[in-house]
Amino acid sequence: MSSTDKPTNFLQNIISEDVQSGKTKQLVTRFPPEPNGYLHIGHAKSICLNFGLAQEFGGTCNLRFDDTNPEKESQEYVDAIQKDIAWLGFEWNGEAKFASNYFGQLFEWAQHLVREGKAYVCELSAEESREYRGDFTRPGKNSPYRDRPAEESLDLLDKMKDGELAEGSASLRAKIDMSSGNMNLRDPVLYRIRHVSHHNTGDTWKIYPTYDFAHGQEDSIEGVTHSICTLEFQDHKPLYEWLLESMPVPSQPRQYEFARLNLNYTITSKRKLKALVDSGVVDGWDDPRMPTIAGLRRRGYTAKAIRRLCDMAGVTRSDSVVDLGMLEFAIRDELDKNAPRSMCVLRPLKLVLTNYPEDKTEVMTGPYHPQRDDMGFREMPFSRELWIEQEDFREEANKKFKRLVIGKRVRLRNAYIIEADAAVKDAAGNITEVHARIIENTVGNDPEDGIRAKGVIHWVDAPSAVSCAINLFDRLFTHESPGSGDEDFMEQLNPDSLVELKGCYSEASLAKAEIGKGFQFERQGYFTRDSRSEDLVFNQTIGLRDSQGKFNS
RNA sequence: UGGGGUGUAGCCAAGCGGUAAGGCAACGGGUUUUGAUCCCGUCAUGCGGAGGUUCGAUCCCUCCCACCCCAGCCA
Repeated sequence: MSSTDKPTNFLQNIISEDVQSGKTKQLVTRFPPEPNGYLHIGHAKSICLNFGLAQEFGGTCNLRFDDTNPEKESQEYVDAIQKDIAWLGFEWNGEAKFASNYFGQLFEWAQHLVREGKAYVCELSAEESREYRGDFTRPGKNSPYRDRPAEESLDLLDKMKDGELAEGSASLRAKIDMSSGNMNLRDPVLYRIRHVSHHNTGDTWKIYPTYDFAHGQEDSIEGVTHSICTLEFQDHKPLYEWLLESMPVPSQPRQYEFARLNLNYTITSKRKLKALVDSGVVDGWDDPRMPTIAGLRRRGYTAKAIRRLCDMAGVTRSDSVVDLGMLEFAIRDELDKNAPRSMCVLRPLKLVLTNYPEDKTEVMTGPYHPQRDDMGFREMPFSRELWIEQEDFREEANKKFKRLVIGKRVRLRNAYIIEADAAVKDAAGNITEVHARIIENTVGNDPEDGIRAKGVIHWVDAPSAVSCAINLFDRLFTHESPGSGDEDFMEQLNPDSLVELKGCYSEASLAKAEIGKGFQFERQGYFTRDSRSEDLVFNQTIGLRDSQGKFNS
């Protein structure tokens, strides 16, 4: 390996060895979301990992919905998840798969387990079985139903399936070891009764398999070779293997665990994200402040940048919290290279060029990208009245303020250098207008008198400006680790996470901005057109890096 | 407390007995009609701690410490 090669992660190493030794003929992975919410940035890591590994080793990756709990699942989520994965740039093998399509096979295997004396129907209530389970310090006690005849369990299992037994009145449990230090091995529940209709199977089932009973068997049915999940399932691995070894399954997948992606100032818990949506704190699962794939997309993040973040963060087994700055770097880096430039004034202040004829209009040209001629040039009308940014003008300022000041010069981006003369104020003393003069012959040239401008500001021609609205975003939470400790994440919301600006003015060229494209508004940041608004509304993806403390000067 | 796992810079993360990669952030400097980009430079005598083995230890051994996960008929 040369020093410039990217080091491989532990999963790549494991798979590589399995392939070389012939243990793995063809790699098969899977991404197994439960359709109980939208996908978020944390899922993106798992998606990149599973699909990425399949690509790298010439294998395949299945999309399989782990839909074993009908109460929380819905078709809306199934659809959204597929859209997001495709948008991220990945293609699953064949049709999307569903755990629910394997319910028949799973049930037969459950019967097999009972016949083998490895599972039984338990009629303890939920509360009773909690008591029987014991805790970390005390071993559990065997259920009084543990040694009932297999025939009896089989009969009860049928009744459970046929809806003859009430919810909670019975469950199918594996017969393993009630004294195990691993709580998952204390006769885990395999099937529970739920008289609820399922988004895929409707009312045909009255019982549903638990995650533990379903997952490994689904992997086996699909021929998954490497079943990659997050760290919290480490304790389930012995059970995963016990089940696979106890039933006549077609293949033996292996489970491997990695550390999930955590981002500071961000929540990656579907339960909590759903609470934000349900409470109306955000606009929906795709609110641009949400760390969901849909939210990031609406915010203007690209699939490539998200993949880049996952790549930068790496894959390990140690818990970690990635700095949000890394995600911001990923999107800025991509947009800087690819986003066409334009000008937009967020908080307008009228600028009147007193020495510029009222009836005159020139056409200025500016590059779409300062380093990429291939992107071409755009034209901007220029006339006597322009809009500039309120914060770009001060009546007086120190030398660090590199913008417009009375008596000083500044360059209008892609146009003239101007010199300010006066501020017009209303009765309350607010500045309503600035008067300035252009310095002749300074478009594309330095002034002939040698007095150069100290800075550059953006502008928009007033008569041809297009009115628009802009949404500025900040992190949703004020706390680095929302909801940690005894805190309630709902009380750590950032009140300024959304600033809605109306009456902004953009270059005319932006009127037909395409949804899904990223633009740089020079000196402001990157923006994208909102996908849900009829009017011209831009969402701020991310601001420009600001090394000089722009607002302190 | 029983079981499982993890500790390398502010944040990620390589390293697999031969003398601490890389990225993000930060900080200097240069270029610049975006306070952007770009370019150059700085940033762990140190690898959770203490012992031990060895010519040599982030890596091997022992003990200790810290943090994370598990007591759903959630996944």
